[in-house]
Amino acid sequence: MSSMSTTAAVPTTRMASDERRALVLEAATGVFGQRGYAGTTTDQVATAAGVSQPYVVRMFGTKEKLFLAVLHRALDVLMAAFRRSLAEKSAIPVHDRLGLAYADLLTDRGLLLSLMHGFVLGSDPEIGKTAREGFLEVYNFLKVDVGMTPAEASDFLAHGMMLNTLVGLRMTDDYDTNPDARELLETAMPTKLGLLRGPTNSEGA
Amino acid sequence: MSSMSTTAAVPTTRMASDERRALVLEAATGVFGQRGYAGTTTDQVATAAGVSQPYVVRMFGTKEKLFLAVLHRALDVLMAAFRRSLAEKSAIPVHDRLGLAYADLLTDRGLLLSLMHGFVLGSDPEIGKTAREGFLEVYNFLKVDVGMTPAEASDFLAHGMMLNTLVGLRMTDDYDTNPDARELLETAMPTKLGLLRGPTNSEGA
DNA sequence: GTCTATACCAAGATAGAC
DNA sequence: GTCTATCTTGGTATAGAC
Repeated sequence: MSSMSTTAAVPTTRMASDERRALVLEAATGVFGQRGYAGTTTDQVATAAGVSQPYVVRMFGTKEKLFLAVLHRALDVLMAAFRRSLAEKSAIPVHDRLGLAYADLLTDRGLLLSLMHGFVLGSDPEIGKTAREGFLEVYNFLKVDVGMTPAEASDFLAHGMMLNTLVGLRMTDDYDTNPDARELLETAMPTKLGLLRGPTNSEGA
Repeated sequence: MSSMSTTAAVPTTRMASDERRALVLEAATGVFGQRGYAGTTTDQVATAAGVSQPYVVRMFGTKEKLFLAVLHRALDVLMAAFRRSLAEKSAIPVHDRLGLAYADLLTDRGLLLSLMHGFVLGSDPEIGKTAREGFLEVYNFLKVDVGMTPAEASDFLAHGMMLNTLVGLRMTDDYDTNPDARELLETAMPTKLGLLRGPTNSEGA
């Protein structure tokens, strides 16, 4: 992604700041998504990223700053995906295109779940602020850029929260064994199921 | 609530097991709802309940068992409220009645938020199991007892997850200062807003 | 039934070498 | 840029008295 150095992808342990940073951020997204903010250890993140624990702290200052960075990145990825799919020329209605863009993001469980963990920590001064701003950013995008009415935007978001919850619940794990789970999944995420069954990103433990 | 002893509400420090248990459970619901499972300390629960930290551990065995008890209780309260409002004879359509019942529950932020924290921890063996079962119990109630179609039930749940998220985000705090927050709240929870503004239960810190 | 005291471990953060 | 070693705090759980 960055190309500040002339030597690319050298099999050395040493690499540019922003490469490592991106790497750690991705790893952190996975772990935070699975275990939540407080439930995650900087050491778990370090292990997932293949670096030492003090190093991840060193890079981001504190665990909280790391989580905030994860939230910001998740929002960026989400918004980028939405803007991209909005710009596409297609016969498919915008609303559905956005839904499909969201579906792709579900592949990386950690991304949406980290956000979800942030959303539910509104009482925390820093995290809450970031979470609220991010949520409203999406809401405004839906209204202003996409052109949805408040009611349409709200419904779209509601649907998104439902999907996040089903992923957070790992309801997909019960797909084959529980007919109710199966029915619920198939009515709530008809087009998206294929992407979610079987191992995805940010697995482990 | 229980009346096993003849002396009622005596200003003593000693009380029946199940009374204290209920008290601690309520306190725990508030704290867990605000800070999440891992983010909550047994000592915070103890303080909120006005007892000693070792005592809350003693009562429930472990912090995890305490959280599971909180989840079960929250589900019980939720289902009881739903069943009650379903049984009511009224001109208002069932769907709306259930929505209003849910609105009442929002008054106790901790209740729905504890559930939400549980929903998003599906990867945890114990918590995940309880959360999935609870979620499906509600889904089934909506279908079997209320008579909703899968799609209707799914939409109802989606709306619920949206409300939970808005509460978790503490979006109500921005109601007066942020027009977007205000608009979103008013379209997502038109009839329910009155209940949420200003201090509610499970406040503090 | 409830408390005080405390053991014990885990986790975030810092120091400093390479 | 990255590691090892370590300090320090805080949090769950236990022991045992009242």
